[in-house]
Amino acid sequence: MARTASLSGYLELLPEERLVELHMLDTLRRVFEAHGFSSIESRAVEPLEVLLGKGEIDKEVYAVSRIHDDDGAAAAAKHALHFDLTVPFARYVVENAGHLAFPFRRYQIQKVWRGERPQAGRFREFTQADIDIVGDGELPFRCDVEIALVMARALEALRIGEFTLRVNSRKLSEGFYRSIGLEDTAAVLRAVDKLEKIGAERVAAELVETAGASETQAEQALALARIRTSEPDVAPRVLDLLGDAAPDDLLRQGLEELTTVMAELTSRVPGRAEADLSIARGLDYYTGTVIETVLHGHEELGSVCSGGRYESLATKGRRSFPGVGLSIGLTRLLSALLDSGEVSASRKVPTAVYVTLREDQDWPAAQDVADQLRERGISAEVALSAEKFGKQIKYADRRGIPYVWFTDEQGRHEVKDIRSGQQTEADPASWSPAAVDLTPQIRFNDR
RNA sequence: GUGGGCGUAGCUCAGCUGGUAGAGCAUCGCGUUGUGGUCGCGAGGGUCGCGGGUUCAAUCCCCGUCGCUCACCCCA
Repeated sequence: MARTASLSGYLELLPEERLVELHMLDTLRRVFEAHGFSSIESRAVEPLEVLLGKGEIDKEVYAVSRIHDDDGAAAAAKHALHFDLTVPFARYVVENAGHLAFPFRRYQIQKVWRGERPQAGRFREFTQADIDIVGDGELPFRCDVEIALVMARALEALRIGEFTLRVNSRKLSEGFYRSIGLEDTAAVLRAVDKLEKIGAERVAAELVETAGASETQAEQALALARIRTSEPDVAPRVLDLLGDAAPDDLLRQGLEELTTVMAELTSRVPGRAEADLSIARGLDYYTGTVIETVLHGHEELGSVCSGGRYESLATKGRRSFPGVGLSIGLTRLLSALLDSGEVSASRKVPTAVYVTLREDQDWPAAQDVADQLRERGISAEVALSAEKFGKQIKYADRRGIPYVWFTDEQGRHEVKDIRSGQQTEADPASWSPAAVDLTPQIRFNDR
């Protein structure tokens, strides 16, 4: 069970839960680096104006200040904890542009903070795992494809169960709305974004009221949002909805891009992606591909991995840095998987061998045995006092330590497999545990 | 920020119309006196979230407050 500590929204894990998290972090690192992404870490704190510049999340930002400034008065906050990794990354790129080679691909796995009301799957402090590719001036569309592909691979490697990348293109949606004569595309997107939550009728009403749509236009916009298919070529279905209207350039480009992304994903990670033309994304800096990810059986979580293309991640003078990226909500994922029991660790401690003590004075000799094991990569722990063997075995058993080591008066060694009870002679210089017992294993269980 | 629900042992919870607390699990001990798990017996552990009010008497009723939780909002 993932437990909520005394402070709501700040998840703290037990050792056996942390092992699962570490395994996920290791897995992500391996996959990201296999695809050529470099790791960076940015400071936890940004100037307030850097964070508030992006609007949107203003009230969720935690400000940081000393309790008193030098005059002893309460200090006004100039800094704040970052609420995502994209904004700090943009600042980092601008600041270090001279040292980076573009296109720059980086991954970044860090805690972020948001001051919202916590709920199941929503935290005030949580870990995000981001990958982005950022270009100097321009960035090939091909990067959109690659980012989606790497994340699909990463999610597969995490073995979290079935998931679907829901892919759309802002260009497609906006181009479509314009083609049918709806100019306030932002208002349309906001309304359509609520489709799953409030239903078609109320979205249609909102389109008419706030986006200036006629009933026909509202119907067309809704029909577009209802397109959801694993068939890569969505163009015929979209164009069919236009009626007499002609597709504008933006729509044509969006169709081509979405089709390309879908075709590549379908061939390289079959069954992991579908085109979902209702995906809009709340943040307004997305300009092309947008992606959300639903974890099957955990639909209540919402998206566990989201992001997309933004044509202007950052600017420096006349230079602009377009980017494309995706972000995994690692804490959200982890907490759901731990709660459901789908993932667990085979033991609470790294220790593979517990070296018992027959007499208290045997402690140095026991450490020698442990060191011989450790030198060969076997985690070993020595008893702290020569309690009854029953107690020492029990200690190991409670922690899930698979082997217990005994040395008798003559210096003969035996090792006991605590699960079978089998005890055999062993040499500390050469004995090894079964491979699965060497380190805690991560278990993937049925729900 | 707005609204609902809930705060009793380490955990999960019971405690009737008010009479100052109990169970299961966990922990520890003993049986089994230096080779665990089962079983049996026993023990420890509580400001009943906090403050105030009503009452002879409050875990229980009332008010406030803090915390947790769910929903809205927003998002990973």
